[in-house]
Amino acid sequence: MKINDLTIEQLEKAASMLKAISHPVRIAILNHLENGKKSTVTEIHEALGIEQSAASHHLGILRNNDILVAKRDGKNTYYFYKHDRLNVLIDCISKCACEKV
Amino acid sequence: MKINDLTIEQLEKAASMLKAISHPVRIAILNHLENGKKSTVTEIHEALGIEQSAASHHLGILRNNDILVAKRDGKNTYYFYKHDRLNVLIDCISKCACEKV
DNA sequence: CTTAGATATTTATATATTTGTATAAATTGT
DNA sequence: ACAATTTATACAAATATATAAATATCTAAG
Repeated sequence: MKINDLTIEQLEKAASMLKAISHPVRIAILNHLENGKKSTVTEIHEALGIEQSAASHHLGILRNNDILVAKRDGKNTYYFYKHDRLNVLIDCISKCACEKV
Repeated sequence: MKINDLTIEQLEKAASMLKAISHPVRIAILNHLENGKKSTVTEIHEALGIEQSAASHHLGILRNNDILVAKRDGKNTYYFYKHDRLNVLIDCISKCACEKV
């Protein structure tokens, strides 16, 4: 597979996935979920100290853009990474940010 | 270094860097510049078929967010990656996008 | 100093995102 | 069926972003 010559659709898909990630709260969520960890909306809302509706909203954005998957289990909905590859991306941007702040 | 527990400043830095990348044109620019390649504004404007002012504008966003470096050489200004690590990120999101389109 | 090529900035309009509050929907246990 | 818990959605105000066109700045050469 050639990765250097993307179609317009692929560029737009890449951009929308990245844009979904490009928010401090959502990066914090993704760090929280690294290495296959699964968490509920409430756990994230409490762990990050954000409103419940905000947690749900941000998780919805990540789910709608193929970053996370939601799986219902009784009253709870567990969210987790859709693809392991994204761990690399989150590690990468986290390291970049740590270098530069 | 711990990468899993970022400060708010680091989260915001990571988000602003990612947001800078999160645009189809800018991902195309970054793909064009992969592996240490250097290009001028005009080269990018012609290679991508976008307006000169748009090329300059997008390159400015990438430069202001520590993704690219600009180095003037006579009349030309060469742009290139600030950090090799970003190659990994661009490869990663490109592969993700190719998988899913 | 003037010109031409290369790059950057400004401006305005349209569109999108974020945030909090309130409320609705789904599920379990009584 | 009802109450309690969990999750999702709707709304509105503030803020941010995208886009294109026009213009300005910078640099080398003459």
